[in-house]
Amino acid sequence: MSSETKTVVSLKRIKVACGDCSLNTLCLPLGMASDDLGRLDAIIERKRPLARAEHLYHCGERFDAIYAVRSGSLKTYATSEHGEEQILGFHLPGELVGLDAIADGVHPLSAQALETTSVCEIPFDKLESLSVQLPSLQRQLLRLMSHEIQDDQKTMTALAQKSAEERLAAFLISLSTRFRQRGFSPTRFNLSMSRGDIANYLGLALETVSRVFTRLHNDGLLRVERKSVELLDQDRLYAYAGTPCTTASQLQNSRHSS
Amino acid sequence: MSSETKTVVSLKRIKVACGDCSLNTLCLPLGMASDDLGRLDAIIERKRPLARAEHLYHCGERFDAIYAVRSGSLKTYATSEHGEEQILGFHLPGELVGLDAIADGVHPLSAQALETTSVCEIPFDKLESLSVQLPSLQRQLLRLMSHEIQDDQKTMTALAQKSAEERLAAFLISLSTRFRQRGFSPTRFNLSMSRGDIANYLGLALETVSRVFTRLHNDGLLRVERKSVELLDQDRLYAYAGTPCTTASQLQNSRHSS
DNA sequence: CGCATCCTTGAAGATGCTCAATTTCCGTGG
DNA sequence: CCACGGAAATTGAGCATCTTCAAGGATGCG
Repeated sequence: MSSETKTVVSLKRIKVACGDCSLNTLCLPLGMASDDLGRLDAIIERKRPLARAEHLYHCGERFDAIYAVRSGSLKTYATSEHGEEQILGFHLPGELVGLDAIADGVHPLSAQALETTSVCEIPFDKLESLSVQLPSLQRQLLRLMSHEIQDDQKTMTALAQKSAEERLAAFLISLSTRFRQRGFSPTRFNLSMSRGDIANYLGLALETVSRVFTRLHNDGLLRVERKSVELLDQDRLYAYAGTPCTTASQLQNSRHSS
Repeated sequence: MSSETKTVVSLKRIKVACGDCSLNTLCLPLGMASDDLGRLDAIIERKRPLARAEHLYHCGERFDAIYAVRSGSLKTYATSEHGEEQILGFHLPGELVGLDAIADGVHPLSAQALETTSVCEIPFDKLESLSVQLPSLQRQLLRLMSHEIQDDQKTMTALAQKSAEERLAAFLISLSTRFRQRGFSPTRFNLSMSRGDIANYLGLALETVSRVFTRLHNDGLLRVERKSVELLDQDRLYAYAGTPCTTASQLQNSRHSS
């Protein structure tokens, strides 16, 4: 039962079992016993990679699966009646997309690859029946959905009360944190999305994002050159962002005006 | 087995069984068989009503239950390190609050009553074990969480790309729609939140909200006097809002620039 | 009846947007 | 390999929307 053999087979089929996937501490498998993992594995389909700009699904299409990003990255966006797009999320390896479609059985957003990207397809009907059998799977699914709600709440807060500088700083911190969790450098990374995408997501004009990048660069907070970013002063960047985004840390000191 | 008797008993105990609750087509019970409903009922605790400004929970507190609003209304808000609050949602009867706390077991937000408000408390550990036994309950829980993600996405879109007029119009339409679903008038209702709350939620200054109300009033779109609102021209209000908020309707015509 | 809170209205000022020109980059084809 | 063309990014100047500051009016509760 050499894991060597397994790996070879996996690569051949463009398949990596959840148990062997480096993302299984972030993704759906978190907290599952290894025998249960096999049952999850069995319902997951690994699809051929998407090319840059290719769509995973379009809004309006019927929902029948959620997807976990395996490598690369995606953006999800809504399209208004006038054809303007609104980007609502960027998705890195280990993150799920499509959870917003469970409610109506129809995708409210489109999902598009920002670079060559591979995903795991998880048919929702099977996931649903499996998770009544595997409480740990149900729990992790609920956790991940709850986490997405939290993320959206942070984005809403940024949009509602932060300045352009603060929004961009918070965005970079969010990326940095997520890269760290995935074993990548939290200080040096590449932006897979364009300035326009960042601007759209942050509710700013493209030119503003460009200017703020330059300003942060000149202030010595980061080195940015085209897609490549290096964060030079995390502490000061956090200060810029207004609120530290390290999740639960600031939630402890709860003070309220009743 | 008169339902009369049941009702009397219920009122006496300040208890209305889910099966008798007018909100059961919106709330967690949706889609459940009546024998299953009893099991859900059994784990739910009806608490004494909250007075205006009273908190249901504070951010930072341990999470052990989600809540369904039975009557009245709540706001949920985050508190930044500097003590500024950011309102992230207003919650009407039939809506769940606390779903964002599942991920970490700690409430990331505080929940406060906007008026006299009663809620059903649903202990999460019991809900979790029950929903592995009742697939229809699991399904509805997932649906409601998915729906919350969708709502947040709409709010993010409004914050990112709408003007002050459009945001307020969209906000009123959202309230109108939700009141209709609950059997209240969609055209005449009372705002349980202050101008300041609305402004905070919409990412605007209090004064801006006040001015926009006056402008919409003068344009003949609505009649507003203090807390009381009457929508006079829904169609034109929709036009103001930029995007119709009638959920899935505009999602059909999916056009995309690949 | 009076105080406190909430709301309204006005004027000045700032942040970020639009329009426009230029530069840089990258892929394509010669 | 280099040249070319288009897309993406940068930079500047003027302008609009919304915010801030300030004062005044309405409402409701003691």
